[in-house]
Amino acid sequence: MTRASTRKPGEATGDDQAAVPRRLLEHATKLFAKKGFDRTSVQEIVEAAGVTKGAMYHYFGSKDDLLYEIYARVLREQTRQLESVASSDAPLRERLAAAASDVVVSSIDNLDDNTIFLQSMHQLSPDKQKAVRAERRKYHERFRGLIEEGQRSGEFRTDKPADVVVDFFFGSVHHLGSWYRRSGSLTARQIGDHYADLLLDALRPPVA
Amino acid sequence: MTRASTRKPGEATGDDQAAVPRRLLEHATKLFAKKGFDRTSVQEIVEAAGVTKGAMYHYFGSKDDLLYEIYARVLREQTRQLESVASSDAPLRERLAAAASDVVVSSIDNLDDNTIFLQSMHQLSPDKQKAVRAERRKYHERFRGLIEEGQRSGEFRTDKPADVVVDFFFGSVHHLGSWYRRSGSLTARQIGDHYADLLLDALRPPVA
DNA sequence: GTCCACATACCGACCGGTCGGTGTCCAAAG
DNA sequence: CTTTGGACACCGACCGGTCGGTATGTGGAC
Repeated sequence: MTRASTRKPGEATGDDQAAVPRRLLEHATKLFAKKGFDRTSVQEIVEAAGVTKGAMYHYFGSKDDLLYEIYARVLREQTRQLESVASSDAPLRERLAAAASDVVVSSIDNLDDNTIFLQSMHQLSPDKQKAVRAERRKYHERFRGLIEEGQRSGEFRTDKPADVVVDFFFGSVHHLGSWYRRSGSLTARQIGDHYADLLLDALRPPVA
Repeated sequence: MTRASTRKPGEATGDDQAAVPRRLLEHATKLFAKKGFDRTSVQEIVEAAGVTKGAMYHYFGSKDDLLYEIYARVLREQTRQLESVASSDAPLRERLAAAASDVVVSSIDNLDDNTIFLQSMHQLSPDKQKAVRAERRKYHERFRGLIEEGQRSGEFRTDKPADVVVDFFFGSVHHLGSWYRRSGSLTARQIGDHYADLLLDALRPPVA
């Protein structure tokens, strides 16, 4: 038996035949987002993915590892995206607007990851939590750099600390998952542009 | 023996003699905020409060009930505060600024409750979750009413839907707990005023 | 044979909730 | 004043069930 026999272990060969680690991550993400990390048992994950516990513990060291991998993937992607937008040669305001709008769109596109990030971060082991925080911090600092650039050039107000503005904005972004519904009347890009506008306009120097 | 004998059952008589339900709520709040709802066992709570499981299940129907009571208390207080500010006879911009700043200050004053709200809401039973959402919704609608009032009068921009602005702002507020530290250099009121300024300025009509 | 990629059976820890008691207080009866 | 009875506020041992993790088996590729 076993038709699709000659395949490399980490490679997809069909539809439900995708690599086991990928399937595990995928179903774990959905379940964590829906029920929360602690309320999702390893048993449920492996059943959803169509494998057994043995398979999971073959690829991942622990349930925590699964969560960590989900985080790491999202963080890498967002950081990559920000870097590419921020370092273009467009005018500052456009770069910031694009970065802001993009992070909203990608957060909506991956609402599950976003929800998990929000709710389950503190359930990671302390050292893994530290790693995530460090990565997150780098991201925020890059974003903050854009704001500070505008403050130095006089395009943005200077009476608001840049880090307060960053936390203000990303608070909004992280909370998208708690209210945005795909059935709503606004597309992800529309929300993103609204958010970017609100941020940019909040940054205009006062009493213009 | 038993010196302090004649006291009503729900009343404090001294320092560590505070009413048992109050002590339970208090320590449960701290523990839920620190370790999360699911990771805090009933045993831990009752030990911290210096009572036994029997006592807890005498006053609360379940562990869920404990969480629900914590929510309900915070919601009642915030709604009361908003109502009093919003219905004063001050100019609209002042009322909105006060409401915004106040909710930030009270969120920082009760960071634990805020953290719990953020992380553990989805762990409530569906019906209790529904009750909380309904109350929360009323709060948001009241706040949104202020923004819509300003849009009608021409004080605020009309190119941004009021509910998007509300979600934008409360995202920031709910996320205070994930970055604000009392050891930081800004007081709660300073953050509140910054946030209120950012909101009000984001609402200015464009191309002023 | 032996290595890899899983499968299966199982373990010990722990957890929310229960339930049969127990001590204290108060009010009415005697 | 004493007794009685029962409501109230707890106590804490215990239970059924679940969970993360592990140890061992197994079957195909080389």
